[in-house]
Amino acid sequence: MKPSPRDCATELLEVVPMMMRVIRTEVRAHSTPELTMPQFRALAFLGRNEGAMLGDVAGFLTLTLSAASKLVDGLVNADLVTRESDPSDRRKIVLKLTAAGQKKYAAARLATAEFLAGRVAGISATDRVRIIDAMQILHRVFSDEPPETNGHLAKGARYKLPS
Amino acid sequence: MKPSPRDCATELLEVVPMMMRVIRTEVRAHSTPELTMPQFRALAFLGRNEGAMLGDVAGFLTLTLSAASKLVDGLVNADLVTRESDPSDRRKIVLKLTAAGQKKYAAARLATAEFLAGRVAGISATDRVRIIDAMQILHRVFSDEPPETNGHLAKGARYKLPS
DNA sequence: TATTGTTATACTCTATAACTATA
DNA sequence: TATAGTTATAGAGTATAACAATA
Repeated sequence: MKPSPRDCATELLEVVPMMMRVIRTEVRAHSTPELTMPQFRALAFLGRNEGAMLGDVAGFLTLTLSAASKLVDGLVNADLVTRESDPSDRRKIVLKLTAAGQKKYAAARLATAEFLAGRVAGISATDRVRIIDAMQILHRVFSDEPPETNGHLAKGARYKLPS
Repeated sequence: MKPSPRDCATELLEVVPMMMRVIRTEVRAHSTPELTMPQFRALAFLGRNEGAMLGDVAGFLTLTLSAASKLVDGLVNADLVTRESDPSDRRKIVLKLTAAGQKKYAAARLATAEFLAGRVAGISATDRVRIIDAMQILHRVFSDEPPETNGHLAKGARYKLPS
């Protein structure tokens, strides 16, 4: 039988938060001191977009500039990120991962991915295909139009989104 | 080609947090005063499991008892939930939605589901089937064994999980 | 004046540790 | 002693409003 958009929405509303809990717990468990999800995602973004400005991070994470500023404060204090003002426009902030930031992100990501892989290792390859297909559909459906880049990325470039 | 468990994990790690941001934003946008996701999920749980005890909520949300206690504090203060001690074992706390709690949850849920439905209304019915199938697989993969009920639910019952 | 960030303030989220009350 | 919750404390997440600096 044909599922309505509402059926689909209902499933998402129930399952996504549950998965998120598991992922968050794992990310925290596999990093010391613990990375929160916003921190983890900010590091991922900066790893893909070296030299992004603060507003880029805020856009990616759907945060206010204020919230993003505080988030970056914490990352800078933990020596995971550097924050410098752009000489060509001193209102702008240039953000980069430190070596420690790259290492910490990679380690947390690897450990968490391995945990998740363990969870899906028990299902059939067919089911894994189903999950991957659905994630790719959802990725398109949920990602807003990528906002214009106005940071230090290559001119005209957009954010580098995974895969 | 055959996707590895790791491929699957990588997709999940990227897409789930992004979806979660969207869902959270919508839940907040469609409730006044705003419901946070933990509050929203606690109300959903109590709607399905009237008379659950605090530990049940903590288990469902993967929170410590302490965190759950504070969460419920807020819901009680907002008159969304009642909290009473169980006469048969006064260590235990019996939680129930108030009429306002039911109403507020239902309204936020409806509005959010409609938003999500709008997002998936643009894709094909086939793709919606793919999403629903994947969510059901993921629901099984990610839900831990349902913990024993020790609250006020029917004897021997387990938590009522959606669908 | 418009843009980019920061600071002040005020919540909630979440954990650990120490505690109370009950069984 | 073991179980169910609460309180104290602390750092992070997040928003709005007010501000500073730069263009």
